[in-house]
Amino acid sequence: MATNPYPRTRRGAERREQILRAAEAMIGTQGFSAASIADITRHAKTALGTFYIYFSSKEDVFRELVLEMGQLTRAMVTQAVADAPNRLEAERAGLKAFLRFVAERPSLYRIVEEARFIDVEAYKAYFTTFAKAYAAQLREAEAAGELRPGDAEVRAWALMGIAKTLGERYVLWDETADIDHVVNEAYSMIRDGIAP
Amino acid sequence: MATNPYPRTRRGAERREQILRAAEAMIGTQGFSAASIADITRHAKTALGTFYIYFSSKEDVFRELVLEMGQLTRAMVTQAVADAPNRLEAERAGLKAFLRFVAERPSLYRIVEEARFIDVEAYKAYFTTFAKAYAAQLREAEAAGELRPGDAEVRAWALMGIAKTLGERYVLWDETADIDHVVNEAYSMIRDGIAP
DNA sequence: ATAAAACATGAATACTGATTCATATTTCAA
DNA sequence: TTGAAATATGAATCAGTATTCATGTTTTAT
Repeated sequence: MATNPYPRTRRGAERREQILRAAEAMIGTQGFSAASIADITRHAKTALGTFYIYFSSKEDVFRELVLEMGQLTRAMVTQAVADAPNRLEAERAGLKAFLRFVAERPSLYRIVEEARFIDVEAYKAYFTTFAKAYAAQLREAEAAGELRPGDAEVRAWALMGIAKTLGERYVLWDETADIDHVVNEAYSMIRDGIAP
Repeated sequence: MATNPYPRTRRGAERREQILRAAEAMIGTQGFSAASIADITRHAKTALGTFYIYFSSKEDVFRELVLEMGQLTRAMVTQAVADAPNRLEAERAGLKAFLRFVAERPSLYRIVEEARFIDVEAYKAYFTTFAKAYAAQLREAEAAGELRPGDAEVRAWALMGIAKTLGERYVLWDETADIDHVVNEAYSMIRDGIAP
């Protein structure tokens, strides 16, 4: 159930990584149940049994992928937002970066969403961790007078909901969508609302 | 693969409905793969084989549940929004009604979300159908001067994203959340944005 | 160089659960 | 009332695949 000890040799580390990437590709495209361990090891060019040297179960790799996605997403957004001049611009930059990320790693994105049905704890942790940091940022910005007062937590979840759904609709489903346009429209709504 | 012909007798119609409700309960709580046909028929108090008189596969009941959820959601929101004095109030009423609905039928809600991994077409149809109607409403309201001009389609998806995510966070995950507060905060953001 | 520790292999195991089917029972139109 | 059509039953079939394991091979520390 728990992750196996980390490999001691260079070869081991490489194999583990190969298998992890193969799992990302297979589970990310076919889904958790459709992707078999055999698929994964075939794609990783290793023997079936090798899988169990590095992971103790299918759920185990899956969990690791969700964790990985969490780190990647947070690092990426933090970076993308780093030099925004203010919170509103940070919102625009963050949304844009997120949509780009979904375009680059659609498999990882799908895996996080499927986590809801495979490993709820990992799923909740992913979003809750993100939401906490997000809400804290919003609170700071509000204190600095950069935002209209409001419940930072509710806002954080609402904003994550926008990003998730736009990512699914305009990135995963639609190869040809004009991402900049989508970002601008969403940003305008986030900034000023829809009231006339 | 296709749905079996509709039952010809009263008894048949009742059995079918029993099985459908049992499938909702089992799949909605345990998830698609964890819920077995045996679970479903046990819960419906019928024999295992009876399932296949009314449905041709597990995917088949699942698809029907997604369709059903689509009809229910649309009917419910339409009704809830019917006598709002203007579009902005309709937004508030729609969001509130949706969250209530999630609280009442958490299983159906979970099923729709899982459809993404079981029957993508049904999943896309659910949201696309909803989004089309939603965007049309927004366009009308904009034409009537009730909304600031903007891309109605992007707005519709963004607003659905807010509803989905708040439903998950504050209804499914949190028994004690103050729904009215959440609705008010989200509504305020939707109406006026977060800019100071 | 060499033995212990790591790692690699894939056939065999073990189990789950969807779907089928031959055999009753119930319903309903004529 | 009656027999053809519908419906009900659950044991048996059948397929898929996660996980284990006994047997090699490679790496590393000394």
